[in-house]
Amino acid sequence: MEMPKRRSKAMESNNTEENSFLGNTPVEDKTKKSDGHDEEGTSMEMEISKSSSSMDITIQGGHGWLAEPEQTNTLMPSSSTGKDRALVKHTQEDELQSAKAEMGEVREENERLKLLLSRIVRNYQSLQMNFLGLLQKDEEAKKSMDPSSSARDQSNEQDEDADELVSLSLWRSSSTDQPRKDEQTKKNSHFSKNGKGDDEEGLNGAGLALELGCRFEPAADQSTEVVMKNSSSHNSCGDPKEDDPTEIWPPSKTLKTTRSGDDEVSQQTHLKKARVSVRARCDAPTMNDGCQWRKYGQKIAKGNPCPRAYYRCTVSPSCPVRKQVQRCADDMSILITTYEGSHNHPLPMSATAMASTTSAAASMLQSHSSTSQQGHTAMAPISASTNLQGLNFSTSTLSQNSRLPQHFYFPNSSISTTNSHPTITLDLTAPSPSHFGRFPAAVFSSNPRYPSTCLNFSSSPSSSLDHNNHTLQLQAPWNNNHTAAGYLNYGNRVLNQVGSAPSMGKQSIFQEPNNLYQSYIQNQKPPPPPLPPPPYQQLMLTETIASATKAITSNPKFQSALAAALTSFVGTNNGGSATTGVTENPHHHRHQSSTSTESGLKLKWAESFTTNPIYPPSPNGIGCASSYLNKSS
DNA sequence: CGCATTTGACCGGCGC
DNA sequence: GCGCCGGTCAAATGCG
Repeated sequence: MEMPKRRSKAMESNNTEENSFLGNTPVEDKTKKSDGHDEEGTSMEMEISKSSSSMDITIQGGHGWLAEPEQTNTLMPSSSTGKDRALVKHTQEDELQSAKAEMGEVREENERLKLLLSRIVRNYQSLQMNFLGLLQKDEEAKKSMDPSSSARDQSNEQDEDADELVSLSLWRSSSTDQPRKDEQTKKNSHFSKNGKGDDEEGLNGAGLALELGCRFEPAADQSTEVVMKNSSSHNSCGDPKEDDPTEIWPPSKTLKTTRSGDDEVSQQTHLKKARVSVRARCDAPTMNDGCQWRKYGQKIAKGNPCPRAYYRCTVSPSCPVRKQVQRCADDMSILITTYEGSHNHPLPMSATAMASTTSAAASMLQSHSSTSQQGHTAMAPISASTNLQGLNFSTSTLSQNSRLPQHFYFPNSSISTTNSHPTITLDLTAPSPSHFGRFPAAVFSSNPRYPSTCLNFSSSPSSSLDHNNHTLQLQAPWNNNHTAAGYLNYGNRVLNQVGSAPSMGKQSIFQEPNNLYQSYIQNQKPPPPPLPPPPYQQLMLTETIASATKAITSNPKFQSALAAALTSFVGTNNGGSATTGVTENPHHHRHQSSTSTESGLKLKWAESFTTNPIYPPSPNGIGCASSYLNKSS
């Protein structure tokens, strides 16, 4: 009885937050208006609002001009003199003239827009055709494939696969124990310094490196113009409507307690149970993945003295995503976060990295399960349609183990199917041996029949596009320390956001897995001071984008992998603050957030989305280092 | 007072 | 059928 109430409230807040996050409300409004005035009444939902906004305004002005004379006319009868009448008439004519002139301009503008629109539509259609063609092609190939030759083909596929790899990998930088010890001391000093210790603390421990790496060697015969089905910018924040087939959540329990009108949920039943477990060193109660979570339960799981906490995503009341957080029994510095489901709502920038990672991993699992048991190869492709949080990794095939133009590999990962929950575990506790273009043999200890995979968000010290080996390397603009082999280091306290920290400094923050962990953490030293973002980062960012754009345009296959990473690096969505955040130092972030708060809006979520000033001012000063996933980081 | 967390109760799945 | 276990619910609690 109480939950619905909370949910509705959460919804309100959420809506507010979404709007705030997207920061495009005004534009949308204008778009609507312009649609109404559009002579052609185009039905295409293309994003031309920015261009049309000016037109909109002009048109409205025109209406105003046209309307006034009429009013004047109605008053005319009251005028008695012919002079006045002539004067008014003259004035009216002038106004009409100017109105007509404006109308003409508007028409021209409209024509241009129509042209642009038609061009976009054409491009879209051609791309769609290519995509469908590829799908068909693969299907035919699959059908024609002789069972007896399947083995051979499989090996061939492997070779082919090797030709073209888009790898995404997420791992923790090598800054492990030593830094962690430093960080504790650091935190303490920090807290004593500003009494808040909000944004700095958490990231330290994580020191995660989130990188995007693409390697790709197009086959000669490849006509593959793999097109992202919906790679438009707005996708970066995951349009709910575009919830992809990788939606996996609906737990059995959810079905049981089906809430009104959850048709979508029921549709997703067949995809349930896929889980992505992330192991990472984190001092905080939970990993800050950029999303907003609400704790709804806690249990002592068998075989682990540390309680397992259950969280649900509260960004959207209907979001099916759950996560379980538990400390590793063997090493309490390791936080095991298990994600289930895909978000059905736009995500804050900071959450896209993890969401993309888990989504990709989940997709891989699903693809694997659906495609089955033939994954004997060391590397099997992930589902061709991997939605990285609104970014469709649409490739030429769906549910095929073969001939996928894109393959994803998860380093230090393992897959298990225990508990009827296919689970992929990403172990971020150890530095990944992989580097760009080199894909380590992934670890699949639990189940050899599953192929190794590797999700590799790698980033090199500098943005570059190697045309020889087609390796795209991106650098985080703010990553000037070149540590961790130059990988994008999300772990540096550059941004600490409250995000998922559910405890928010409340109650027993360490009551969960952390109470036991507390003693452990006390021995940790503080991490080295954060390196402020370089002043030239904006430029770097631009260059990075340029490189990425070049890569994307030169070969669409980069799109999917890049989209996720870029989304993480840059504020590609409308999150203005997030975007700004990339170029700002942590202090600016704090300022921004506080500013938004001052605006009178009660945006708790917003605060967490934009980076958080309020990172759990946990009494112990222990924040989550996991903000490494905070993209705005 | 509103909201998030806590925590015991409850439920369903699963194995024996 | 029973008990264990994982997972969820929802009233109680506590914080700001």
